[in-house]
Amino acid sequence: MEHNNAELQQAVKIYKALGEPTRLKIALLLTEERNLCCSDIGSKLECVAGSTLSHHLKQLTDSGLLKLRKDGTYIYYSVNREIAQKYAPYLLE
Amino acid sequence: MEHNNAELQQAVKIYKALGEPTRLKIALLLTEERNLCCSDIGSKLECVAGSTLSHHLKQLTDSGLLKLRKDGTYIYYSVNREIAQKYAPYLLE
DNA sequence: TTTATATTTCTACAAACATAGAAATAAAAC
DNA sequence: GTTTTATTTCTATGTTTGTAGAAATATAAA
Repeated sequence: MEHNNAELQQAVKIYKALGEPTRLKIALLLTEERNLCCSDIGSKLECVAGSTLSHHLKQLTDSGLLKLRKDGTYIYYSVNREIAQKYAPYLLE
Repeated sequence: MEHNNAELQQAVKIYKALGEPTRLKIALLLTEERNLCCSDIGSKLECVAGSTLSHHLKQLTDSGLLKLRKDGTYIYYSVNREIAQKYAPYLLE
């Protein structure tokens, strides 16, 4: 009922991020298994170039759906479960 | 965990449908108010051509997120609340 | 049967997007 | 310091998408 414009824009970002097969797979992967880095994900989802993966991870992160933790050269990604619960609990099933 | 391929494809369709501002507004509108027809929606969301609206409603319907009921020349749309609950409870808030 | 209304399909086009190779950046290992 | 590994940014390209006008379809009203 009280969906203000800012919230609506975030919702669009989140759903746009999830509305693409590769990104949805990434989100599901990161729901099952926390703290995967870019190259971990790359080896689980075969046939995706690193640059493409980076691009997708950026979109997912910018939407607020993913959290990240840097450790040296690595960046570990996890799903923000509060956001997932609110917008896409399907991920958590 | 047990997200088979068919379910994953439906999820992509639903999220793709919601990941666009006009369509998300339509979905929110139809969650608040049931049984609106194409032209009702058109008058609430100004500046959208009928053909564009039809295009968006088709995508939302094809994803399974909207139900429709035909009555003469009119087609009344509503949100499928089970689907919304599962994939995007944000709509129902 | 003609006219009006509701919706869809056809057509076209500019904008956005997914993709990946190459170059750049950054940090660790040697 | 050099090399290796992880990730991002740049660049380019083919594809998909949102948009709306015009024509088509379908039903209701006059």
